[in-house]
Amino acid sequence: MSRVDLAEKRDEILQTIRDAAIAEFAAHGFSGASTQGIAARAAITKNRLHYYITSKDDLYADALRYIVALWDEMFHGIDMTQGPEPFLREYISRKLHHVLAHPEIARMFTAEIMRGAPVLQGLWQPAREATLRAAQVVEGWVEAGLIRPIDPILLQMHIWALTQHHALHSVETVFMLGLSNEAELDPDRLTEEIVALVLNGLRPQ
Amino acid sequence: MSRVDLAEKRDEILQTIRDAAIAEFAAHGFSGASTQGIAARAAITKNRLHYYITSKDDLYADALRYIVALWDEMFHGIDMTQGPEPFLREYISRKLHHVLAHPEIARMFTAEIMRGAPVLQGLWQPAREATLRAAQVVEGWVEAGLIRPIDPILLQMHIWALTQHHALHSVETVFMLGLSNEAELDPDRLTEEIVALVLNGLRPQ
Amino acid sequence: MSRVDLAEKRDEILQTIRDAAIAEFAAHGFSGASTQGIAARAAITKNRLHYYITSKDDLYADALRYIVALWDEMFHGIDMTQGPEPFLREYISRKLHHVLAHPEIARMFTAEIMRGAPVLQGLWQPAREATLRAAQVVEGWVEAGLIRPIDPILLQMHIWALTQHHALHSVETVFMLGLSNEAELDPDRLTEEIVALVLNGLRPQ
Amino acid sequence: MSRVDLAEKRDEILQTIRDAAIAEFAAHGFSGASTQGIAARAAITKNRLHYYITSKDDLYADALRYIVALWDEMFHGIDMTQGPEPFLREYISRKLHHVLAHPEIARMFTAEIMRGAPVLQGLWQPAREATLRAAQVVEGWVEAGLIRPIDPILLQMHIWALTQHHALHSVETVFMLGLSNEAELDPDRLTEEIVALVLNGLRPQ
DNA sequence: GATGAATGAGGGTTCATTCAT
DNA sequence: TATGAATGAACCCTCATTCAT
Repeated sequence: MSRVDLAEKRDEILQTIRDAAIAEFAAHGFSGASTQGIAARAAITKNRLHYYITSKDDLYADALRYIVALWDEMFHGIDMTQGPEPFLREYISRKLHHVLAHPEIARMFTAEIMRGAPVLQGLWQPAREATLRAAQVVEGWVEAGLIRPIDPILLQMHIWALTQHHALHSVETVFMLGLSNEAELDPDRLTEEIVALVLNGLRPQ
Repeated sequence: MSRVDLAEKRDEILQTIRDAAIAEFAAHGFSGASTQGIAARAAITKNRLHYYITSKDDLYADALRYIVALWDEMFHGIDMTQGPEPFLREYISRKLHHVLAHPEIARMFTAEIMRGAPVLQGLWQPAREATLRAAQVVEGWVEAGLIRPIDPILLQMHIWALTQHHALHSVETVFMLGLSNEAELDPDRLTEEIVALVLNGLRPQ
Repeated sequence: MSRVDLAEKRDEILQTIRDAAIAEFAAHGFSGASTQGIAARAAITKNRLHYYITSKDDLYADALRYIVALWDEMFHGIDMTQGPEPFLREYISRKLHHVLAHPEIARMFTAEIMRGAPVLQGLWQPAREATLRAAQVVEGWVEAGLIRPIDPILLQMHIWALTQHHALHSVETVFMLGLSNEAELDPDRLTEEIVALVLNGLRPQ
Repeated sequence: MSRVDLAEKRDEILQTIRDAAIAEFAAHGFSGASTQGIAARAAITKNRLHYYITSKDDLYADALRYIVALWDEMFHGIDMTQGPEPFLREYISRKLHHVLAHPEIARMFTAEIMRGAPVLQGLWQPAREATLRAAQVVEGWVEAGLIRPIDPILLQMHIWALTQHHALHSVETVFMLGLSNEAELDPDRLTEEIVALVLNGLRPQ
């Protein structure tokens, strides 16, 4: 095999491992996840897994970094200059589509926060800055009378909560709606419901 | 010690153990939690812990049953006959106060759902029935023109999402708001924000 | 079993484990020693061993502390006021008898020093002070004309070398002398040889 | 590259590997040494190391053979016909200079003996014969009245002990003398001390 | 000649649990 | 009621080595 092919194959297996790791960490948390379980999800032996990773800790941190970068990229380039409606519609739609397609990603993220975010703490300063920048735009909307006065940071948290929820609790939603499995959760329908709730919730009185 | 005192003392220690277990399961999930860790949180030895419990699995299931009962009780007796506003205000307030006072309870619950709810599945049929009953009331409000048309089950999920979030992601909220610790999260203020968002979000157009 | 008996039994097994550990560490060094090997020497299972110790590192450090204390005690109370001859005779005799009876102790000690004494370094300040005190006595002998001028610290190192050697290299000595096993190494005869060499070596000219 | 150059390069790397191996075996013993560690000391990859060696066992045995040959060569050609003084001076000086320049060699040798000399046992018959030949010369000196009666084999052991010690325990000597590092151990000064001790120790009375 | 991939064995340690008293 | 002892399984990881290019 040529050097390029080898590198490609290596990247491929590393990707497989990361996906498997995210799924395992999402289901069992950091300490509950086993490298055995990750290997099984990646369909390789535990020995082979340990050939490719340096440690469980590193694999975990790498996966978290990957998730943070992914979400950074997911929201990249949404236009906030056209006012609240198109922005919120686009933002919520993107988040919901992503979260329903890859619920494990959201779950691992929340599991890390639930245990106190020991690893994430070193990674989310940029997220805070983005949140503060978005808050300023929201405050502009308030001043322009486009939406009613509101805490611009809590608003973001709440949108996050509404969308994240459908990844974390999808089995519950499926059960309550009487569906047969998660695949039946329609991201477009959920987007409509949440956009309507939030947009109406922000209407100036 | 009299027989009664002994029974009291036993109940006391069992309560301590359950609290410790919930905290440990919340932080590390089922497989990540260790009986050692639970014993440490309860300030007893591992040997003593195993004297009082039958197994880790049972302790886990007991704790979940306790949580389900707790939430059932928490929402007991809220008056739905006075229309949406007083109901939502009371419901959201109760949930938020409870969740900020005992975030571990919410976290353990979500952790169980995130791993597929293997234990909870056998316990939440009553919750579904309550949800369906509440949905009928909500539909009555819609028909009476008190609120705009909306999916009454998703509405409940979303209220749940908004409140639950502040238990799951409190360290994130604290970080984003620039607070110094979770104790500074004010349940009344959060109640106001969420009630306002939901009530406005439901206003008939 | 009464509490006292239990404590006794515990001390007994801890002693057995320490002896086994010293033998294993002596033969294979710290990293080469295996808890499996230690357990085998102590005639217990690896699981049982790990019930009694906290870690390999701690067991190693404990064993070293034990050795240091043992040697401190071994030389306790030798009279240096009667001049060089009785002192050297007593000192060398004690060291040789001990070292031939427990060569593993000397070997573990030397193995630790050979790898740079990472653990011992924190323990031998008292030994240095004792060495300096002894050096002053030796200098008194020189001034009194009892022995020829000599470096009093190197003298102690060399006596240490001569005696320690018979623990470290006993299999070589046995081979060179054509003996059949270590038991045939006679501590009294070795004492005579070494005392004669050193005493003559110190004679004033 | 020509065939000769290739062979040279191969010898070079084999030498590097052997040096690295001796250092690793000296510090950690046979079982404690890792091929990873040896590769690191030789500044090559573990894969490359295993390309050049057949096994850890063989590498170990080769290194020991090399050491035995080295010491054989080290003492080659010392004149024993001029009586004890020039011989002892030369012998001790050579040994000390070598041992302080390459303490790892002495350490690996002693570590092998300390674990029972399983490999060395097959290699040191020649050393025994040399020892016996030297013993005869010493006995000649005794008969000629040049030195006092003494066990000629133990004498050799003791000289060995005195010199070997400064390789094995150099960190201890450095500590006791209050030096800052091993480089400050002066082989000429140590030679003087030891030669004086031994020569005086052998003086006829 | 050299290097990435892979693997079975074993390393130290923690796990939930049972036993004995 | 309570606690020390003990154990088999599993934990993460490193080991020396072999295979395939």
